[in-house]
Amino acid sequence: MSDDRWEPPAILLAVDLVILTLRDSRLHVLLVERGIEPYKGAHALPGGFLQHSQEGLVAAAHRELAEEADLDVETLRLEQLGVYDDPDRDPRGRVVSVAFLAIAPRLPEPTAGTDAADAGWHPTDRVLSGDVRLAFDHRRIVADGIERARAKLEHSALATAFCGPTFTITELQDVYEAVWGMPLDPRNFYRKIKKTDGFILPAGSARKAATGRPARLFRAGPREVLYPPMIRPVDSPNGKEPVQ
Amino acid sequence: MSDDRWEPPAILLAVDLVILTLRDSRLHVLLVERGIEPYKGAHALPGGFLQHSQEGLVAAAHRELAEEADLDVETLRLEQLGVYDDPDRDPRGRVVSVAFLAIAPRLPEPTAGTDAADAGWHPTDRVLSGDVRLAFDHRRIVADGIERARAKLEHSALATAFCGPTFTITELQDVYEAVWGMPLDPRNFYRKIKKTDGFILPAGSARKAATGRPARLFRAGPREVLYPPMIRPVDSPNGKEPVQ
DNA sequence: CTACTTTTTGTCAGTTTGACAAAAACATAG
DNA sequence: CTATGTTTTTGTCAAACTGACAAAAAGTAG
Repeated sequence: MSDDRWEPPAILLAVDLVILTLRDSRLHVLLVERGIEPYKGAHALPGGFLQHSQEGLVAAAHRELAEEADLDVETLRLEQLGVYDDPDRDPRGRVVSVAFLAIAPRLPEPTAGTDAADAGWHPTDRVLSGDVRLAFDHRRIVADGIERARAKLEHSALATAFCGPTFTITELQDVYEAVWGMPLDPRNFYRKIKKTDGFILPAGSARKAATGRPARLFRAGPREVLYPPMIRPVDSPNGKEPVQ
Repeated sequence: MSDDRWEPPAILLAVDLVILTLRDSRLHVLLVERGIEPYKGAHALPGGFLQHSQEGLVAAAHRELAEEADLDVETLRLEQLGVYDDPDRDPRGRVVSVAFLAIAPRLPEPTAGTDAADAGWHPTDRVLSGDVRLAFDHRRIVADGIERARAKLEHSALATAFCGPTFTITELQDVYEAVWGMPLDPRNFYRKIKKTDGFILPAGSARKAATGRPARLFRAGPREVLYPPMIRPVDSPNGKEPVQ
């Protein structure tokens, strides 16, 4: 590391949070309405600067979430999503932001906190389509977060994190369909899930909806890494086309 | 974001680089010997602080690599590995480091640069085993980098990045075996590779080693994302054991 | 009891996998 | 030139997995 005599550059470190949840079978992301400049009035991801030099990034993320959305997220497992460091991403100066991703079961409607004029859930497709405009490079961050969630659904038991403590296989399928944005065959899905070892555990049979055969209940199994993985059907397996 | 009246915390931003390559069928990582305190004399990843507030992280990474290891890495594609922000990771103060990962074909022996007393390739297993001690939390970063490389081998054409512009299927297999740390069946590997669409393209038949049947030559195909993926055999598919 | 809905269990052909054998294409030694 | 050794490449075969689809099971509503 190079550190002779040298002035520490004035760089601000921030965190941004992509909190995803499912509401009536659609993927939603938590957004706040900015109460201050820049981008005052625009939607943005919850987040903010580190408060003091000893504050950890994860701690800052939790603090901002509590401040801005009044969400108690002790249980939320935040996963590092990436660092966003384009020098021009924030008009106030050089702001390097570390983005975190979290997945949650149906969360309550958040209430506005101190900084943010309003906080609420927004369908991700309206964000990705540009229908809902986001401040800074937050749309990119949301896109990266969704892609990460999609990929994690293939190899980890993340999907159960979208569900409550107990759930049916159909509910689990709803998660996959919402996040992947494609329909799946219930019968093949059922078979695949049940034979993926340690993914789900029986949690007593129970009834569910008003109509149809009552579904069995399950809870998350011990397996974090899925084997075999749940491979996404090939909508477009890749950017590039098959060759030769 | 919260920014009333408030003093920007004194946080130093740094980059660290995990550069992996293959030398005689073993995975190696680039390390420098630290010329200054702290950890003077110890091995460490190349890296360092941002030079000025407008310098991009990737730019800083390339600069440090040139400075410390004299490696021309214009062609190296750096991938973000993660952020390391434990408040105690650096005795000089709060240093948040962004780690980058790069994979390269057999690189030349690097020469020591200005800051580092020495730079060279070290077998990753000697680092992971603790046989080679690293400064800061760099052993952890190396471990994360290797795990990322292992995972990427499954779903991306990364393996070809370890090879030269043209290579044989056996050479490609050597990459998988070295990174995954397990032997693979040559016949099944051959079949799998050839039917993974767009992974490799023929590049003229040619001879190779002194002995045995001459191998065909291939070059990297257009496909970045592998479909179907190259799934790792289950050595231990997961931390937790199969249940029920 | 009948109609309807949703969950769960099957079926079946095609594909992929893992383990293994054999042929092909050289180099080298005698 | 022939035999031997080595490595690459092409096969084989049973087991497992996948995708598409049918049918049974278990409820509710009328």
